Amino acid sequence: MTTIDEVAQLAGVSPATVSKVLNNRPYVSAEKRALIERVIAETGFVPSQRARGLSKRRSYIFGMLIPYTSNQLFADPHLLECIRGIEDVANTHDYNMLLSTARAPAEAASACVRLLRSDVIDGAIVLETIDLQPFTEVLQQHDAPMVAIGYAQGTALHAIHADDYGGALSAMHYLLSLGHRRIGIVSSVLRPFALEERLRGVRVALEARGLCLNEQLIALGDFSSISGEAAGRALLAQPEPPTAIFALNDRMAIGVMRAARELNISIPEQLSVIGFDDIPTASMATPPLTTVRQPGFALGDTAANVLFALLDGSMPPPAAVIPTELIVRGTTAPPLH
Amino acid sequence: MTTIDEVAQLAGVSPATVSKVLNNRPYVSAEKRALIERVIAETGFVPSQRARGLSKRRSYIFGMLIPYTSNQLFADPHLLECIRGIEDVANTHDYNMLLSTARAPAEAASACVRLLRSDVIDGAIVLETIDLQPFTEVLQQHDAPMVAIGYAQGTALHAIHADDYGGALSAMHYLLSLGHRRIGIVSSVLRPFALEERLRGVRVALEARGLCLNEQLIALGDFSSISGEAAGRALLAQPEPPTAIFALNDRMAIGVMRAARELNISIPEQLSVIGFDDIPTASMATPPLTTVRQPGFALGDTAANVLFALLDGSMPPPAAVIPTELIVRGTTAPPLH
DNA sequence: CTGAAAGCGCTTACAG
DNA sequence: CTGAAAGCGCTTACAG
Repeated sequence: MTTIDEVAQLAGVSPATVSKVLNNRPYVSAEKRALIERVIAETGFVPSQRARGLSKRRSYIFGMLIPYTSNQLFADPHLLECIRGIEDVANTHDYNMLLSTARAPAEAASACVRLLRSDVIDGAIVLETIDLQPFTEVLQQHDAPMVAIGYAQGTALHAIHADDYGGALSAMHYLLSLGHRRIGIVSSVLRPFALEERLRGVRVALEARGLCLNEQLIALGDFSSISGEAAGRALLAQPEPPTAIFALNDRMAIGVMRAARELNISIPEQLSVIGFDDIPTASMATPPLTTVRQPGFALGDTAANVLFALLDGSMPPPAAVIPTELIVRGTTAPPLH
Repeated sequence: MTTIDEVAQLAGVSPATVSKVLNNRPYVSAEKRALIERVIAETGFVPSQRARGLSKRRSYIFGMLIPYTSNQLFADPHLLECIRGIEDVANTHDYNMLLSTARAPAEAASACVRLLRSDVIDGAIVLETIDLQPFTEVLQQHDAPMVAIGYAQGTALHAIHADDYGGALSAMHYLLSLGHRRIGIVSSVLRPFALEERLRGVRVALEARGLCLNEQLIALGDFSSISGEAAGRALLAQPEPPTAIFALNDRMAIGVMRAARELNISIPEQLSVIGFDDIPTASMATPPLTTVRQPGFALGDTAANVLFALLDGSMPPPAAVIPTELIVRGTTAPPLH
């Protein structure tokens, strides 16, 4: 491996001068700069990050922390988009991503502390799959730049999340404007904060019409399509079944569609269905699923930008909300009368 | 942040001695060792990896390279298991995992070169989503430890893969032993080498019975369940439909099951179905899917062990094959006569 | 504009 | 068993 000293020797200059062109700083004569650049190109020299990091007190690596208590969440195609968004920004900043997938939140937090203390990472993005409370201590001990993708309630983490509330609100507004009044909701037993927000959107939309959320019309799943199918069957088996079902994620919505098909209930004529997320499968379903799009890429992109702002010492806004969007496709129509 | 010098000062010894206990090496008196250990515990000192790496010429980080040309593959729950297997071993060796997800294989390879040259990683595990050819050059330039999860045909990479051939063979043996003779195959347009191997298993099993692979009974999908559904419909709509269908991955097998249900063909009475992978959804389907289990965790675990063997300078076996296993569940039965 | 020197925080022979 | 010294490969003031 070529070192900066070798490059300096070949170019007949001091390593300090080479360092200047490496970090493109001024005060280097045009000729020397050109010469050095040629030598660098010829030798294919790339500065050693660990040596560089030792003097700059940076590792140029950040951690991506994913406490994967639930495989379900990791299986979400949404996450991939999010990671892509993060990576894109990271590349721009010449940063690399360390992946750490601890089991429990406490483990994740202590792993994070180790990574920070041992200078392996300069900061971290934490995916809120569950409780982020343990990370509060991490932040107190180290004032390391950290941002959460999620709500990060009760922590001092910078939080980035999608507009779950607004998305649910517009989905319900749409169903109500189509004329639906008996709207079934497929919620979940596990209630991450994002889900609470979606439920809040549901309630507010109903209240705006003087309606309230009928407990009878709520069925519980676990985010999987199988559980959505069971929930759909339960809702549709009622004496007075809903004319529309809003499933709080796409996989469950797809399960609802399967339940309807088995019961020979046609969509959207006899039943409207709306999901949440806009996973790739949503647009490929028959009929294509009307859903609330959650922009995974934008989430990752924004989170990464906040992280790098913190790393640069600038102070980003404390919380960012990424807009969601209702995508009307083929599973929604006015109710039969 | 505490440094080794501070610890040394507090313990009244030289940094060299602290270094010895840090790397638990001999020639330190019991009392000094105890004293130093106490100081370390009190201060919560953790040695800086970048400083350590600078003298040891190691980063204690390896790359996990995922050229994600196809989202489909990344969406595979299988991959998560694999990563878990890798991480488990990495933790044991005090190594961390850098995640790099380039778009094209050539990009992935050049990203890998940069990471290697800049001392960011000591080696890498490459996921074979597509062509690994570009990595051959990487290996030639740097003799860095690299292992591929896949077949890595025509490269010098150490390759780890599941026994796709054997798995397909046993699935077909099983169907044939049940008495099936018209067996439909759901293959794919895209044909990674793993799929070729599964097809080879299919052919060999048939030939052993004096049968051959009837082109009429092959339908093509793209690994998704939607495509499996279409493929299933196509196969079952034939004048003389198959009595069993072997889908070359689970998601397509689940699609086949949906197609059968819509056509009112009961499983396993009128149609047997076998998948490949054993993703979580497989056992939750109704009826639960008979499939060939591909042990993701073992794949990751083995790949990581090979990588660390290479890093330690020992020479691991050039290729490892992870056994697959036929899991008989509820979708297979003898054909009606 | 240029370079000598010190320093980042460890480890590794080498004397003692 | 113990520690002084040099070195890993960069960067950063500081003189010139």
